[in-house]
Amino acid sequence: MAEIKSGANPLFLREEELRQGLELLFYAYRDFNAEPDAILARHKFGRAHHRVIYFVGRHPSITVGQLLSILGITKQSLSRVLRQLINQRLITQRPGPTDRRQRLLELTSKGIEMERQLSEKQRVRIARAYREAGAEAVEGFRKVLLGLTRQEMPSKFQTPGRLDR
Amino acid sequence: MAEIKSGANPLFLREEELRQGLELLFYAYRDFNAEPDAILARHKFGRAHHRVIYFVGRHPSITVGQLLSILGITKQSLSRVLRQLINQRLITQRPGPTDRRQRLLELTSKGIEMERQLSEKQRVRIARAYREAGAEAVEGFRKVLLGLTRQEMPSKFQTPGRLDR
DNA sequence: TCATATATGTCAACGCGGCTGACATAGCGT
DNA sequence: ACGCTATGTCAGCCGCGTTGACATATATGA
Repeated sequence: MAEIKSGANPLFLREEELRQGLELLFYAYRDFNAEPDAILARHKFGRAHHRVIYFVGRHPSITVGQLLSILGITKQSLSRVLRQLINQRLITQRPGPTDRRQRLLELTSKGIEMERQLSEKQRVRIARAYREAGAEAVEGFRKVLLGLTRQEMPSKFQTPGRLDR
Repeated sequence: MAEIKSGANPLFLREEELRQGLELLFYAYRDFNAEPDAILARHKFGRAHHRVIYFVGRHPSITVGQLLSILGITKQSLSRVLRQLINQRLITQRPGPTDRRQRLLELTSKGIEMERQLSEKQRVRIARAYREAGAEAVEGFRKVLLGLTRQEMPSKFQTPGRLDR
């Protein structure tokens, strides 16, 4: 019982340190999405729309299948939001040039504008955090996040599930 | 158009760098919750239960009101999962000693066991990422995440919304 | 060429976990 | 005694995941 207080117990410190990381991630993720959510709500959209807009903007001419595997959701879930985005003229489809079964997705100019609005909030936020933390911290941030991400289960058995919240 | 390729355009680099951070956060958060989700599913629970278990474990004798403000959801949403957790004997309530309107929440031993199972996966994951990245990187990770989190809107106007996904 | 496999879409039903609004009860504090 | 606060509960809505079944167009290999 001598090691209960003070920094004398490395195991305790470690545990505490890890929990802190856990929570930091939780809060950061939460706060990080608050601003876009407000914009989306005005357009009657949700985070699912945001993600689709984001990744189509990021990977123009992406196919539906590729988008599905990035998002890790079912085609039924995707098609619901995709249909809305297409109806609202934020995204267009065209058949793939070599494989005409594919639907290549693009943002329209309206879609690009929306993408910009949405991610601007987040980019500003990240930019500020980066600036304040310094280049070295940014490198560490990336390293750790990468370590959290990589080396998944055999990808056949991925747990998709809700991405927001 | 001379600056399209190469690292010659600092604005372009910056933009790219920021988007990378965005995505890293997205993927890390997603992967980070995959393992607990599987355990939760076996008990017919979801991420909402996980969060409640986590924070009650983290702050024993927390009141319902405090828990609500940490989670940033409505009492109706909380009560749904809280009731289940109490019925399943993972959490107990007792009246506050000074203010008997309060319900102080505690994990039962069964709840503690569940908490351990759930967060162990995540702690192992973080621990690995920390170890591989090194102490300095960890410091940077924390700094940046903190910067992402802090300095919110006047907290009266917080946007809660789904915390999972 | 014909059969099968792939890319995509759609219908239906279900579940989780947010939300709002309304109302109830117990206990605190003036 | 009164009003405010902490908590609970009922009812209904919505976003966005899920599974399962089935349809269509196109690609591809035997």
